[in-house]
Formats: sequence, structure tokens, C-alpha cells
Amino acid sequence: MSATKLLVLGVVHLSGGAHGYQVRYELQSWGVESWAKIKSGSIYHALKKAAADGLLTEHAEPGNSGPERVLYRATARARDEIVDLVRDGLRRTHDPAMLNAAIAMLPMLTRTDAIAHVNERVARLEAELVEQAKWWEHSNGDTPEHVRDQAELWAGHARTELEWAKRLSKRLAEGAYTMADDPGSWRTVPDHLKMRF
Amino acid sequence: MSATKLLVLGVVHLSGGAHGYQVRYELQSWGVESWAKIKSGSIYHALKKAAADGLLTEHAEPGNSGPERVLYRATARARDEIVDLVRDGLRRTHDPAMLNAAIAMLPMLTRTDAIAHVNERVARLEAELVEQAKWWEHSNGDTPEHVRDQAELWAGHARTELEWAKRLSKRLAEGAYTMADDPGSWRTVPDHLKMRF
DNA sequence: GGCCAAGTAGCCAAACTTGACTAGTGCTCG
DNA sequence: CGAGCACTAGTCAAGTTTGGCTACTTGGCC
Repeated sequence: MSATKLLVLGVVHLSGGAHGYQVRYELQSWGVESWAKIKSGSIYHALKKAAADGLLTEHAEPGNSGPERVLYRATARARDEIVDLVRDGLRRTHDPAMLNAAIAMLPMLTRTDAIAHVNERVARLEAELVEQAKWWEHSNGDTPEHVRDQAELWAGHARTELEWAKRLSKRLAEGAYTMADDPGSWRTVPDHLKMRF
Repeated sequence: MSATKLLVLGVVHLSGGAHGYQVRYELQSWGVESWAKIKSGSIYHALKKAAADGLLTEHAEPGNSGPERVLYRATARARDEIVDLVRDGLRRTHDPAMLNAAIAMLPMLTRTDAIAHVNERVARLEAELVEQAKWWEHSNGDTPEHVRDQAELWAGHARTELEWAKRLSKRLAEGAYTMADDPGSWRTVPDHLKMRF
């Protein structure tokens, strides 16, 4: 699951340097558990992995009180990686965790880039619905009932997502969110991402 | 992911004995890749695990031509486990793969049992929607935009699922599907589950 | 008849996730 | 005051998943 990676990198980047517990705490405050299942162990793992891959740098912090901690900072490559992952998450249907993570990190993209990728998602969803409708029609009577039910459910989800994505695209076009190329963007960390440490 | 477990046990049970490749092939023919990501390695692992747990028995089959294979057969405990997993999958919201697997194995339950559990799902979804609406209302203006968007999407999904579950419940009540307590149930394997080996 | 492609069957090391565990700090309440 | 509880910070072994790999058979085609 690269949603973990995206979220971890994102938090470190947005907070301008963080240690494991901080990432964990921040993600918790975003209510991540409700749409992705990321346990603390995975966060520490993801941090070490990202550091080994050169996306983060490790800085030992002698514990002024308590055990020593490791502070992670995002490198320039991390930024690129995050942007790639967000684009990927927007594009990919069939992966809610990744989509949610991408939404959380949406302001890492420029406005036009974001709109383009959301629109690509819209196009994909529409194509998939057409595909499925075709299958539905030609599907002969011997398709097992449960398969038809699953298809129905899936189509329903696809339709709600489609509408939602369209709305998101429109809102972006109307100037919602503060994107990477907007004045007062991520470089000045928004309030709700300010760390309380 | 216990969806893997359910699917593997289910195929072995329904087919009345199968080896790894057979399970893999059958799942593929159900179009499982589209709603769950189960790679072949996981199937072999799940089979071995289930055998070690006493849910399946292993029977070495000397390869009459080709390498020897291991035939797995479901024990009585497997049947109970499957029923439990299906119930669980119906109950649990927030786990599409598990729900889909449960739908695929729905006829393992008796009709009343199935209806009861689908109805429980309905109740849970309704409760979650109420919960969320409450949060939505009281959510002060400083909630980050992306969180509101995510919530909107989530609510949309919950609503389609709710309607779908209600329809499923009604259909079950009207006699759809051939359930475990119906004449001509799983003991006589339905055509679409017949193995072609 | 020789060779290549596709299908059959499964293994395994590496990567990742999980959840339980350690260990220190600090508050609070009888 | 000190027992107990919650919080901070992280490690680790065990479990699971991944996806690439082996190896054998079959069938077709030149």
C-alpha cells in the first residue's frame, strides 16, 4: 500500500521535520483510521524505508528529557515523490485509501495539474461504467446472482464517485483550496497542519 | 485480510476438494481481481495455513503426468468458519473486499440468517450516517477543506451501500438466491461453480 | 522433428504489516 | 508520598503479501 508512504512523506514534508510519534499523532488527528488502516509499526517502518531510499534524512535528537528520538526531514526528492503519488492516487480508481490520501495532500499540486488529474479520474470512471453497462447487457441469464449483485453495488459506487469527482473538479476550477501555485501555499503551513509539539 | 481466507475456503468447499492452481483459476473466473487483490502466492499460503489450522486436509496426489500436487479438502470446521466469515463480512462496513467475498459465499447461510445479517448492516450504515451528519453540523468552520470533501465522498458511498443493502434484503425476503436451507442448495454444486478440471 | 508460446503448478526470498511489548515521564488522588 | 494510570516514543518477532522464479507439459507451426 503506497498510501502509507504518501501520508508519512506528506506529514514530514508539511510539518517541516518530524519524528515517528509526531507523524503518528498527526495522522490520527486527521482521522486516518477511518479510511485507512495504518498501525504505528508501519509508520516507523515507512520512515526508515523512506530514509534508506533517500527521501528523508535522519537527524538524531538527544532526548533532553526521555529517550532520544530521530527527527526526519523531507528532501527535495520527497517532494517530487509526493507529487507523483498524489497524481497516481487521483488517477487510480479501485483504491479508496490511496484516493483519500491523495485528497489530503491535494494542495501539493498546482491547480491546473490537480484539475487535469481529477478530470482523468472522471474520464476513467465514465469509461468503466460504460464498460460495465456493456457487460451487463450482453451478460446472459446464466451469470450467477451474486455476481450481478456485486456489479450493481460496484456501479453504484462508481456513480457516486463520478459525481463527487466532477464536483471536486468544478470547485477546483472555481478556486477552492490553496494550491501549490497559489499565494500563501504550503510553504506557509496552514493552521490545521501546525504541529503542537 | 480474511477475505482471502474466506474465498480460498469457499472455493475448496464448494468444489469439494481442490489444489492450489484450481483455486486460483476459479477465483480468477469470478473476476476477483476487480474487487480484491489476491496474488497467487497468497492463495498457496492461505491453503497451507488453513491446513495447519485444521480447516483443510491435505492429500498428496502423485502427478500422473507432471509434478505432484496437493489436493485440499474442507473439513467440517471449515464450513463453520466460512459461515462465520460470511456473517462477519456482511456486518462489517468499511471493508469492500470482505463484503464482496461474503456476497459470493452468501448461499452458505440460511435465508433467515442472511437476512438478519444484511439488516444489521443496514442498521450500522444508518447509524454511521447519522453520526456523520451530526459531526458535519457541529463541525466548525476551521475544518480543513479536504476533510470535508472526504466526508462528503464517504457519505455518498455509505448512502449507495445502504440502498443496495436494503434491496438485497428485500430480494432475499422474496426468495432470491438458493440458500443453505433451500431445496437444491450448495450440496448440489450449482453449474457456475462446477470445476472444469 | 524441432522449436516456441501458452498453460499448469507451485515455491520462495524480500517486503510489508501487525500487534504486543518495553520503558521512561508526569499527573493526580486518596 | 506513592500507587496507579495515561501519555510519549519506539522496538521487535511473528505473520502476511508480493511478485518474480522454476519447471514441466501441451499444442501448433514451419
